[in-house]
Amino acid sequence: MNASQPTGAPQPTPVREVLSADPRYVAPLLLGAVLTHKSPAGTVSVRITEVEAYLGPHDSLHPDPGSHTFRGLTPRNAPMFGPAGHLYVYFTYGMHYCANIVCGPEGVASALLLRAGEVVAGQDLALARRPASKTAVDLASGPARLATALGLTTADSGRDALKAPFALELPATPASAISAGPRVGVAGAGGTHEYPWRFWMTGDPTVSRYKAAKSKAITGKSASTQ
DNA sequence: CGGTCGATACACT
DNA sequence: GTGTATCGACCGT
Repeated sequence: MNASQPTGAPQPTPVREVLSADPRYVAPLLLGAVLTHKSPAGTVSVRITEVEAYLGPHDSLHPDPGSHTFRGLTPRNAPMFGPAGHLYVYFTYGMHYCANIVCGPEGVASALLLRAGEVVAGQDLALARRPASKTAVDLASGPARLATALGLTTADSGRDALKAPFALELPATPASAISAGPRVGVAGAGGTHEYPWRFWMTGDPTVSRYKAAKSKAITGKSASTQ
């Protein structure tokens, strides 16, 4: 506990403490945060504009079959059971990496998938990592794009995003306009549950285009396509 | 701008 | 063996 506080002014809540809550609560606080990764190749920073919540098997009220932790602990998903603020990076579709920030107290296994962001530092290096990018906007506008732009792979899974070579800075003031909606790319109940999973900064150009999960698409139009 | 489809390797059953 | 928390190329409008 402490003693070294000068009294008076309220202290900001430490980042890890903020992240140690339910990801659906953390999500709006993480939008606008800047995640930095320093590597031998250089430094890239991304301002997060879109995230998606995944719960652990602890939440019997809100079972989450779309979560990698739905069936319990495995070697791959182990970081999600660890402390908040660590990275959970997985490999998918035979060629892509996606990165999450672990949320909740240790043992709870929830996380926020980093779905999109704006590269605010190291654009040259991000472009070198993502030569397919046509504009600055699509450097990190998608979960695999964001992970690639930051140079993240499964080698980084389990590492602490709050310590070097990483850094995570929360916005001083919460984002002014936030939208919420259904998940992207997750089939089954996990994609169609009645409460919001995906959060994004309203109108931000880097937010990934909405694409419904494969298989039984509901015909007709769903909510806001952004 | 929007829909379709192939790529590709790994975790888990 | 099966399915994947995706991307980008290609093609039609």
